[in-house]
Amino acid sequence: MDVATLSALAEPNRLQMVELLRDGPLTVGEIADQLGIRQPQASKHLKVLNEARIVDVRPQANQRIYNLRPEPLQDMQIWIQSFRRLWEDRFDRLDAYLEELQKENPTE
Amino acid sequence: MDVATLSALAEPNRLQMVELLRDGPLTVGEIADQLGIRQPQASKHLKVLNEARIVDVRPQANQRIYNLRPEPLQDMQIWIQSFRRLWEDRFDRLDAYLEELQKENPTE
DNA sequence: GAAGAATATACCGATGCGGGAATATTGTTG
DNA sequence: CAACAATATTCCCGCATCGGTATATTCTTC
Repeated sequence: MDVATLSALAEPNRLQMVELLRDGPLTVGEIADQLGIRQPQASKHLKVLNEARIVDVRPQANQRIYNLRPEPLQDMQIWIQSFRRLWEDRFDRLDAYLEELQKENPTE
Repeated sequence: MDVATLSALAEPNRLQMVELLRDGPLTVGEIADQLGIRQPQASKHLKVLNEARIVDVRPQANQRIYNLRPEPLQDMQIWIQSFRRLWEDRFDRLDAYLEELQKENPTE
């Protein structure tokens, strides 16, 4: 899992931006409006998201249209899935069994 | 989605700790060893993870055993799933259709 | 209760991040 | 090319965070 993705998302405005963009591409101005922040901060946060490859930009006339890229979030999903057994009951018996093995034959 | 979870994970040592704990509970000393960091930093990072409710602790004799809690990661999984359509092809036609509608009847 | 092991906490210094304000850049239109 | 709109960049400041080191706390054992 890439720390860059997590730290890009670990900021309230940027997280909200990503959630806004979930419903489709938006302009810098639109994003700033919706979040109630000033344009320069919007640009700065979008720059961070862009450098983390979470969004991409395409110029259109005077404006820049930001859009979500799938890869980083998809990577997150894959990473998260490696923890599935934490919240899935059906492995309980297997867990107990493996822990039992562990005790009998410790790795170190 | 909770920013606290993301910012707790957005630090390399803490991310590694969580990955270590995926395979079972560990002691502070064990964690510090595996990551090659000093004990005080390990304790500090574990405190952050604990405050984000990503781990819990149980004392056992002289030591403290840290363990993963499912909820925050599970919440992340749920959040991530709201972006599924980003990387699932089967909505391509629907996407194109919606974008077409957008052009004909712009929101603003 | 003294000594030692495991862990937590406090303090310090360096660095980075976020917001504010001003300004630069780029594109459009008359 | 002048004026304007949309966006990016720069500079400054206050604050949080991280690592290092020292010290405190807690538990165990003799």
